[in-house]
Amino acid sequence: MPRGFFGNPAVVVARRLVGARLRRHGMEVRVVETEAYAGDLASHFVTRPRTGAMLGSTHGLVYLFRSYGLHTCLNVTTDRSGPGGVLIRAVEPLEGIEAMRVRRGVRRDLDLTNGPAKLYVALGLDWSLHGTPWEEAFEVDLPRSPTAVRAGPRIGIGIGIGADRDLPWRFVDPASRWLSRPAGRWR
DNA sequence: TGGCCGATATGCT
DNA sequence: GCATATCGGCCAA
Repeated sequence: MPRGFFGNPAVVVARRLVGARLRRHGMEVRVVETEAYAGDLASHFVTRPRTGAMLGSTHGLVYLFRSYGLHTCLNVTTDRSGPGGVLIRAVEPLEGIEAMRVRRGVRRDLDLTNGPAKLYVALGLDWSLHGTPWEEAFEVDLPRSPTAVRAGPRIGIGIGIGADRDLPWRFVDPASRWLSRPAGRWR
């Protein structure tokens, strides 16, 4: 991975991470879905100013957040010149699948990692990673050649935030079966 | 100090 | 498709 990669704007990092391989503790996964958050009205930098402050002041660190009291989602902070973060929404399991099956306890391998809180469990992550350098937590291989990526609106962000809701900042590999939701008819 | 609200997952209809 | 579990962060008072 190029040095300083996570210093790029969130949208750039999010798009390039689709197709990337992540390795950790004998497991390997392929990233198939990401979302970018910057200084927009859906970003925790705005909606959770205290805990989201990391998004403004750091890049290349693991940023975790808990939602609905139950679920934890995995992000990396980005952008050396402004607020930014990338949510890893879905990955495809490649290696270490048996360990993921044990942690998740689901019937179908398709359900192991097809959502942000699911992959957090499948990969055996924990809150000690919060705020630590991403490259200490994961070994990253970016795709050598550009992957076919499509972009559409982000998932699950609330109404009432205006046009920022429609920003096409969700990036997917439309061919993957592990998406958290199907790709729309986007470019 | 209380109430509201999530960048969700799951199981049931 | 829909209900709901469950709790920390945030802000109003």
